[in-house]
Amino acid sequence: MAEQVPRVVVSRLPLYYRILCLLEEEKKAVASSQELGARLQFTPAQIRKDLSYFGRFGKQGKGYNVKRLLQELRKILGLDREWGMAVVGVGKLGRALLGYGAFPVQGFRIVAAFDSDPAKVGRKLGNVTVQEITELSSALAGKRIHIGIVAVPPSEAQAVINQLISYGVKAILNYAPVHAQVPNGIQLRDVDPVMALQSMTFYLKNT
Amino acid sequence: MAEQVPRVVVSRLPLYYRILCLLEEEKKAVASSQELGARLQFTPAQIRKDLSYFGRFGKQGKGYNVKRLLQELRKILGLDREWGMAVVGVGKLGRALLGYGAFPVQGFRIVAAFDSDPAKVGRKLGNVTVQEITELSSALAGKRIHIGIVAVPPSEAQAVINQLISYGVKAILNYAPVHAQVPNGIQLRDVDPVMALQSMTFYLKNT
DNA sequence: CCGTGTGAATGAGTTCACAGCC
DNA sequence: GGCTGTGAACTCATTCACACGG
Repeated sequence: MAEQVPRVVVSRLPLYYRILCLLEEEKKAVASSQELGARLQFTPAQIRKDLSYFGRFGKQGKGYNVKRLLQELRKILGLDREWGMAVVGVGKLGRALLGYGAFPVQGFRIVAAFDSDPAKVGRKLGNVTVQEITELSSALAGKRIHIGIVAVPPSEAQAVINQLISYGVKAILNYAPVHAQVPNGIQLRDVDPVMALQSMTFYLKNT
Repeated sequence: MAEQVPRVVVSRLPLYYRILCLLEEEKKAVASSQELGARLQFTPAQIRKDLSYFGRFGKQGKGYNVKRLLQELRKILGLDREWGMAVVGVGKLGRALLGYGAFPVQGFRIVAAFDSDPAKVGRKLGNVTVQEITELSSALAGKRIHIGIVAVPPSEAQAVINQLISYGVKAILNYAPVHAQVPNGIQLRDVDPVMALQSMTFYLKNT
């Protein structure tokens, strides 16, 4: 990983991965940057340049071998393994996430769930039993948990994130509507449908 | 709307709106670009420039009046009114969205729900009764629905989006893991936690 | 001839730095 | 003195355009 890959490029890779999966299902063996771009509404040049950060996967005159490129992308994105996740907060949202099928299918497995509410502790949801949030430390020590999903009320989010990080979690998927601070090197992504809506109404308001 | 506002700028406005709401709750009357930037980890210059696309809201030597700026942002983002939304697909995800409290609190009201499964049609969920998806046309004609939320399986997403648009919906919040195509002028935002995870594992993979 | 990979050119977005006002 | 608003400088990202290989 000598050269620094721009963040925007990384953010597009999962998109490439997704259409390639689709193309594989369609039994397409080869795809050009042209075809990929048409599906994603990107320019072919952008796709070629993005991929060129990681190697030379194409064949001149033909395009990219779908299976090959998929495999490369899996390696690049770290999708050739399972990732253990812990959910903190098993309110309505947390429970929905525990039942969300797309996670396990893509290799993201929720292996622990926590809540501060004693009434919820001990309940079995899906494959996991809800634990008291104070057990975070011991629970994380045992299992290999790489990613924390935060589904607690806004007021608690930063504290929960701090705890997760202090126990070794390196990535946070944050559903709380809070702009959290994380130390350098820790990955953080916000999932916030309200913000998405608010950035659309800007364009809708004269309608 | 003479000058063209960059998309990135618009995407940051909801973030500004959010901390300003917080500051208002904290009874802070005035905030400088410095303070706002510190909370969001943006440079003060960026915040000033972003806001300058819309007017001159600050006072030199003091900063921005929190209440005033909030009001301006509400006007800019179109949050000074209610927005009617329709959910298509009332599986687990769709039902979670129907019960999601943050939408109504922020003025986003789900006023209709649709599904293609006859077993689900007629059920009352929250304030709305699930309708057959073929009734989309008549239902949208009656109520004022501005935004469509798509929570159907990937294979149906594009068709549903096309229908919504053909009946006058101008904005789509898409939960299906599909890169959909929409005509010019239609707003589309994807909510896809799996993609967020996949862009984090890139940075985690040597861990 | 078609399509990749890539330096060079262009375009977009961010930060600087300072004049002007409170 | 402190902080905004903003052109100018700079940095980062996208697109162009072409040499090269299949």
